[in-house]
Amino acid sequence: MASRKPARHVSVKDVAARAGVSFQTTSKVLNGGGTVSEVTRARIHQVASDLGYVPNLQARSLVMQRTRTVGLLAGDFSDQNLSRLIVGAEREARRQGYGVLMTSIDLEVSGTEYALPSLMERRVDGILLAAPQMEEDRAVARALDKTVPVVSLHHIPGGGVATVGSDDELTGLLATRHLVAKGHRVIATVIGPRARSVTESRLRGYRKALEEAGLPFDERLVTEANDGAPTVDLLQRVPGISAIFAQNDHLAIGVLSALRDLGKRVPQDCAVVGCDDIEMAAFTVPPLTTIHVPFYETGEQAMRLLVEMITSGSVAPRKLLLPVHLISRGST
Amino acid sequence: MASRKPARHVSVKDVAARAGVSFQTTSKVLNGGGTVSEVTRARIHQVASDLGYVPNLQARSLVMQRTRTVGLLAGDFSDQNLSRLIVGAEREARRQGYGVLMTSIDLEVSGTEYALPSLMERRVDGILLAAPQMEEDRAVARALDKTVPVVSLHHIPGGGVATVGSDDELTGLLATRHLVAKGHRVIATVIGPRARSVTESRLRGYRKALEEAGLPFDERLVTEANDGAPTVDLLQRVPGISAIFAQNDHLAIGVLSALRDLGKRVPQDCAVVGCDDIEMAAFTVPPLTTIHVPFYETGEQAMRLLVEMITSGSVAPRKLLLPVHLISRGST
DNA sequence: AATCACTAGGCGAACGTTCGCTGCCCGCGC
DNA sequence: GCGCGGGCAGCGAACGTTCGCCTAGTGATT
Repeated sequence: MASRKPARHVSVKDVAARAGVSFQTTSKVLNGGGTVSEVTRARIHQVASDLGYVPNLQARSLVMQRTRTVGLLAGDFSDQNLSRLIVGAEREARRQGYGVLMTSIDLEVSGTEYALPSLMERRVDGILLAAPQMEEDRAVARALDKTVPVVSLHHIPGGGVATVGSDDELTGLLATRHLVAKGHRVIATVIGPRARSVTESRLRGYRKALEEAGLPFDERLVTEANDGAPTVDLLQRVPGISAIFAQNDHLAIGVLSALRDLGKRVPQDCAVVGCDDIEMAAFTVPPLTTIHVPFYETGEQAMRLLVEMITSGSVAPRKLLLPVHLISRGST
Repeated sequence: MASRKPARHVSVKDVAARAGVSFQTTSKVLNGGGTVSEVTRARIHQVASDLGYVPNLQARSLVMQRTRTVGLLAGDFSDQNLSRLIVGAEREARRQGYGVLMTSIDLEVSGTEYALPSLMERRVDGILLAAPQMEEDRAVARALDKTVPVVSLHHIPGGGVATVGSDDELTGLLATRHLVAKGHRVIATVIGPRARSVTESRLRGYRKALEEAGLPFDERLVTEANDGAPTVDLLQRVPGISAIFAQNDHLAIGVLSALRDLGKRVPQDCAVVGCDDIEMAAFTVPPLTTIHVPFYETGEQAMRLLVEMITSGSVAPRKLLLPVHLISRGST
């Protein structure tokens, strides 16, 4: 039924006309600047609120040459870890008065070749990259022409981009040290895709912890997996394994279920530690010991850095690593 | 080190100057319209791509009076169900060439009084509301002055807003019917907050299914819960319960763990069915029978409706309900 | 009484577009 | 040889701002 064009927005000119001043004066008042008498100032404010004036940021951006808007280029928004990063980043942006334009790069509909221009067209002041799957994609690195500051939450080939993340090597180190401290001598690890830099870093931490403890590193104890399936192989291939370090909580859950299938008790027969501290980790049976990764804070820091780069005009690629810590639960 | 102001963007005027034509002609060419000779057309395109011209959508929006951008006003982006809705919506927006400006309303930093103006200032063409916690907040309904089309993914008091969702009554109906079909006669239900309309609807479906089967509705079989804790009470209070319908999968997981604590086997001693089909549902022990809710599709549909409202200029509040279906797994 | 220093507010330009008109030149038909 | 129409391109205005500069008053100082 009701089908009317929405009413046009009220502009400073409308306010000015009603208040009996020039629109430039109105602008001054509404931005707090200029020398305007108290009474006109009050009158203008009154009229503005009566008319429901909402400034047009587009027009403002045009003359100011900045939009106070950042682009968020992300992989899958529904990924648990990613979405926590994003929530943190968005919150910080909001605190700083920035808007966030979101685009995901899902290959099904459109890749970077669409996403990036769509942000540039809207003249974002900076870009936050949260696309783990793009780590190895040199095209992304190239596509980011350096017209705006960029901060990435994941490793970017070439290294010309500022990065904020958590200390993955420390993650591997803490997890493994914890198992060592519990007296385990044969500690296997289930890793994610080798190509991901997070995998390499956590693995480095794992080796370092073994070294510290004077334990030998055995390549056979390392299994790449997408789910928990290869765990069974692992346990049958190498005897004496009494603990497993899963490089993320999803893998850890797979490991737990594999162990249950094999009739092994956790932690008595085999201890398990995960990484990331996903929501569910506290609710597995037994509850999962894991390394807490500060996703919210990472997102916040990244956005803070981005805004800082924007306002300072600096494009120096900085790296920032946030610390992680262990959360001990029933699985170890 | 490197601290330089990023180079200014190239404009149609720059392209025009280089191509030796007026900027208006350039504009014509780049938008495909007008009568321009093949050779100048080609030259302009050439120059534009040489210079790396990227149109300025802000300036365009100013004259066109629409931004091709929609606002997404959401609760918690990291909520699993919500984030799936959002992914679907964003994808559809992208398909249609719309940008998405995201704001969450977390009370800690800023509520609606901030979020909404921030979208309006940026002159979004429409707003997608995905804030379940705002269901009862009449302030939201009021705040949405009808200057732009709005579609909500949740119930909005007052009913003046177009809504897209899934069929919650059907959800309750299918879940309960399934349990009835399995031969259960005493079926309890664990519900979420009474104030939420989804709760009411699913409960209505539950009652309807009981009625169909000629089973009595017993208020004692209904428990409100935030986690699984009250399940224990429930089972002890009412004897003979052989099945539990949990109104969402998180509750269902709580129920499973409560049953395990009581030493009851699922599904032999007590069957459980959930709702929503969260990712984890397939990985519980036993895997959870649940009602699959099409979150992605709902998000897509909502965005499609929103864009349609924008382009047609219509603000008629429509309601759209998407069907759900049961996924049978080990817990029943 | 003429100058001064302010204060209050106006004016023009610019930001990067789109759009509707106008004007030029050329070729064609009579 | 003249008028006319069509193809091609330019021009001015408008969108809603901000910003720097200018001007008209006012009261006080020489």
